[in-house]
This record gives sequence, structure tokens and C-alpha cells, in this order.
Amino acid sequence: MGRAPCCSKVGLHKGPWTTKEDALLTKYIHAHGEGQWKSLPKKAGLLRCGKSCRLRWMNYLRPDIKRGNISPDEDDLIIRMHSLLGNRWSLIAGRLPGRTDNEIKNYWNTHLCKKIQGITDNEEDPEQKLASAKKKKKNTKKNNKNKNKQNTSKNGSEEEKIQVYLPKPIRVKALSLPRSDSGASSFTFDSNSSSSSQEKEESPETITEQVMVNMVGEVGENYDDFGFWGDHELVNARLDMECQSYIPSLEKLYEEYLQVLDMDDYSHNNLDSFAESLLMD
DNA sequence: AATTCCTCCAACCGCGGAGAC
DNA sequence: TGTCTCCGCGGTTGGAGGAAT
Repeated sequence: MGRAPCCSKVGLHKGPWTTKEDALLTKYIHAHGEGQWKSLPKKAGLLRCGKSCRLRWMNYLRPDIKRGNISPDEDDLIIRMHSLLGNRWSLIAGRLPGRTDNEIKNYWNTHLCKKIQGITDNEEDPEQKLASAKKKKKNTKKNNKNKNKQNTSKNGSEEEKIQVYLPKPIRVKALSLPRSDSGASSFTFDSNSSSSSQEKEESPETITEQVMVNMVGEVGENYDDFGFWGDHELVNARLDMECQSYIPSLEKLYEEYLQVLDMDDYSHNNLDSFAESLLMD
């Protein structure tokens, strides 16, 4: 069976948005606000599905979107966040004001993946590295396209993709925000102000998340041996959403984690005590 | 100058979570 | 409690435009 496509209705536009459509959507949202995506297109006079409208607004039309190159700082933060959170693009985007999950996801796939891969490649024989780099440049996209088209050779070119983290984290439960909250955008922070830009009575700026400290590859590969996901798979790391305090604590956390990994005889116990040190009440 | 290859990113798709009923 | 509907997320695709040949 399967679910019917949301845009299956005949007559709905797909593909790139026109300036007219953009104008209609922007005008409507300015007048009525976000939300009610399902009914929005009809009310706004758009022949689009609600999802498409939401996506266009979230990723392109929103006034607070920052355009232009990702700065080195942002770059670095994305890498660190990704090592902690995995492909949780919306969460990562929440820490980068003005950036969208889609943008970060694209940036990761096009730039950072290669960057990470480059770092990994440094460990191999330089000649081999050079050769493989050349080969890669030639073939990567082609392979990708073929892979996508054929989508059958699961163990073929796919193996080239570096797994930065293993396995996919479970969906965290902590963000119990009202539905009207627009996900990532609700976590934007104002780096200039000392208080959160979205202070409310219930202090949503401080949110506890269960972050899986599966961390990066080295541990991930061996987690099963350790029974890492048994009693200790979850570490309640408190990610303070006030970024001013969040970022330094994240860095500290990350450094501590690296130190644990650097220990010659790092073991389950090391990781255990590291994880326990993160537990907060 | 023409063609092919590659990169980037906007947009689509399907799924799962959560609220409404 | 179960079902339906909406929303948001993450993976994937396709095409425009630039680079290389």
C-alpha cells in the first residue's frame, strides 16, 4: 500500500519556485504568520503543497536566513556537533543562527565529508593517497550518480563514504516544545544578547537532551564488544541551549572525550567514568 | 568552440513522532 | 486505546552553471 504522495493532486506545481510564488507566500506569512501549512497554499493562492511551502519558507524566504559562505568557526562547530549528534541537521542548525538544516546538510555532504575524508586519508600511504585522490575526483560524482540511479550495489561505491559516526542515534525526546514551534528555527540564539532571544516562562532555552555518546568512529566500531549500548548507551549530557555557555561546554566535553580515547589502555571503564562524569541531575 | 564532467544546492520524497479526535 | 492528520526531519534527486578536456 504505502502512503499517498502529498503532492499527488493534479495541478499542484512542483519544481523551482517563481518570484511570484515567493511573493505570495511571503505576503501571506507576513500577514498571518507561519503554521497551518496544510491549508496555507489554498489561502495564499498558491498551487503548491503545504510541505513545499514550508520548505521554501524555512530554507529560503525566512528573513533571518544568513546567506553566504560558512565561516571557519561555523565550519568547526558543525564538525564538532556532528561528531556528537550525528546527522541531526536540525539540531546542528539550531546552534548556527541564520543557517538552515538543509544548508548545513548540503554543506556537510559537499565540503566537510571530503574534509573529514582527507584527514582520514592522511593516515594512509602518501602515494596511494595521491592516486586515490585523483581517482576519486574523477569518479566520485559519476559513481554517486550511478549509485543513485542503480541503487542496488549497496556494498559497492558506498564503502568509500566515511562513516563519521555509528550508529544512528535514536530520536531524542527532550524537545517537548509546542508544535507551533518551528523546529530548528526555535533554537536560534542571539549572540549579542546575554539572555536568550526566546525567553519564556518555562525557560525553554535550557533544554536537556539525551545525547548518545557513541561519538566517533573509534568507539563506534567497538561498541558492541563493550556492550556499550547496554547500561551505558545513553549519557544525559545537558546541552545548554544558551549558546554562550553551550559552545564552551561542548568543546570541553569533546576534549575530555578525546583524552579518554588517547589513553593507551582506554577501555570500557574509561568511557564509563567519562560518561558518568557527564551525568547531571 | 564544443563537449563532457563535476559541483553545488534547491526541492522532492518518504517516514516517524505527536497531537487531535 | 486506536486511528487520522499534520508537521518536521533526514536522505536523495535533478538541473543549472562552472571547470576541465
